[in-house]
Amino acid sequence: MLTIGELASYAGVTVRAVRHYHAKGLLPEPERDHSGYRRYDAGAVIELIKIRTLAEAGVPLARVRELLRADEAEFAAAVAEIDTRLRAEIRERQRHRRRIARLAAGDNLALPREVAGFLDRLRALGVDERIIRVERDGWVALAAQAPGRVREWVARKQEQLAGSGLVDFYLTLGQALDRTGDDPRLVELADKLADYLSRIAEEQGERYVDDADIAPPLATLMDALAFDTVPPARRLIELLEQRGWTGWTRLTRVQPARGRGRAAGRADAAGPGGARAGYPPPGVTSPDS
Amino acid sequence: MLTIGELASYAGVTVRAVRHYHAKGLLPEPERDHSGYRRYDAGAVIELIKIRTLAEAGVPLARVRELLRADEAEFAAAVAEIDTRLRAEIRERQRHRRRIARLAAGDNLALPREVAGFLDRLRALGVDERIIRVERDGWVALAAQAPGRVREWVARKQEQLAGSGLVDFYLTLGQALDRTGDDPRLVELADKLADYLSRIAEEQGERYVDDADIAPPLATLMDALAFDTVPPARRLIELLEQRGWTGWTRLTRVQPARGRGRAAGRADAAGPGGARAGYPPPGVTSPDS
DNA sequence: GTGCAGGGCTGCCCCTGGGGCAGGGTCAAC
DNA sequence: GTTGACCCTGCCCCAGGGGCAGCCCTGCAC
Repeated sequence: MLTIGELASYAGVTVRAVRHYHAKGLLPEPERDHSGYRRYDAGAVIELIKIRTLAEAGVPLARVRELLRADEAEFAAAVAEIDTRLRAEIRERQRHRRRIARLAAGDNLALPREVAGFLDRLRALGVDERIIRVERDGWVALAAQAPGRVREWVARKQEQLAGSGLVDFYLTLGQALDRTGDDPRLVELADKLADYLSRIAEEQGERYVDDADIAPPLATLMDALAFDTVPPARRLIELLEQRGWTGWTRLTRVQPARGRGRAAGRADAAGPGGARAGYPPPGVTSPDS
Repeated sequence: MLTIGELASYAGVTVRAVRHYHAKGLLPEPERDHSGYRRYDAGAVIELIKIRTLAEAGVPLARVRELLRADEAEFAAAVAEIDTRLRAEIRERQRHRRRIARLAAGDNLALPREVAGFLDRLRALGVDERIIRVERDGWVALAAQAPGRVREWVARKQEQLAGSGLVDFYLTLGQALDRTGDDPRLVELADKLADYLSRIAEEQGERYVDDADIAPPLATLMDALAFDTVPPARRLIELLEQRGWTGWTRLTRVQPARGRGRAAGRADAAGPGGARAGYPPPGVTSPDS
């Protein structure tokens, strides 16, 4: 008769594992001797080796129990299923490898390469670093919602950057950020921004300014991101709202509000401003879906 | 301000996961509102997306915490390490796939193919099914201890089967199993077995009969396996011992014991008999190692 | 007969990455 | 005021054991 330690060493497993298999019902509990020790017959070694063999082939213990008692056909079916699972696990890890390779290659932890390129270009053009941070965070959120469309949106943004005076917009905006609430030059800058928006809206159509069909909740989030990073933007928003533009992530024409004409909506959702002349374009999947 | 559900859906993770990340210290716990709800600012979305990005790339959560605060070099080193781990996991699963493929191909749950072939050959030669069961269990135990040598041992056994009258030995043994303790024909069979052993020992040398340097504890185990499966073998052992052979798995010459000349040793370790004329040959790794 | 080492016993907590549920509080809309 | 959707905490669960505590038991040496 064997002790648990002898059994384990014959079968090439740990004592702990043997007890575990007892607990899982894979290996029947043997008789105990007068002092409570488990005593095994030689056949237990064979059983245990079978269990080890299956376990080492990647069979989950729960299935080992079935397989030990399965007939030919059941066994074949189970093995096929386990192989399918193993293949899936391999594919998953291969996907993981590709992803971390991309992270290592410079994807700034959630930022696709194209976006990084776009941000680099803004930086090269002299756009204020705070604005770039806001842009980056916005793109991160956007990419998380609709990763498949980022490339297309970035391309469009790059195009705008090349053609439509968007650079001036960003530069003007950057200057505005350093004006305090009472600086008369802030008003001047707000005029300039409003002029720019109106001109673009006229040239390209209103949709060009607000063509990003970003789901409203996402736009709200991105507004909040911007305000948290660049608090002075709030004042700018008020000034722009008096000049006929509301929203920040998404810019929309409104009736110029003279006094305190805050639009309805929750929290910081509304209020004019304008870093992104409509974050890229279309079809963001709603975060509710 | 966002609720935990909004945060989770913006970042594309479950609420449960967000709480888990709090518990793990990956994401700082935010302020609570008057009723105890967590309230997040927009920046938390960005943080959470970073966490998700790393987690989806197969980075263990414990390392995500470090990586979020790592500089370029640390990040690269960590990524390299993670990639190494992923590759190892892939290789492990590929090994698993090969193993279960072999199981499905007929390896009788721990029996290498060569052994199965050997057993089939015994069966074809008309060897008693009980002996085949004993053989099989012995090989299972043996293969578990020294899988790399099984092929070589089987080849040797096959060779003996072809040349040295081993077949007769097995057949004689099979007949012996059905004789009860008092059957005179059992004595006759014992004589025949002893003659065979002596002849082989003379022709091939003593080592050929007991050339399996199976570690003694393993031999003991295999003896026990045999006696459990085929109890009548015990009587045969006694008769053989009177004729100068002791052991079962490993056969050794002894002084013929006339009366009750039991050899010393624990339990069922000793006692003559002889299914395997020395289980194959050499170098079994001790189960104690 | 006594001491010591090396087992064996049970039971509990730990790891990953959360899932699921219970039992209760809260919020917003109808 | 009620309903349904959220939110809270806390607990148990999955695989495959590892590790430790606290205790008992055995075998061997002296």
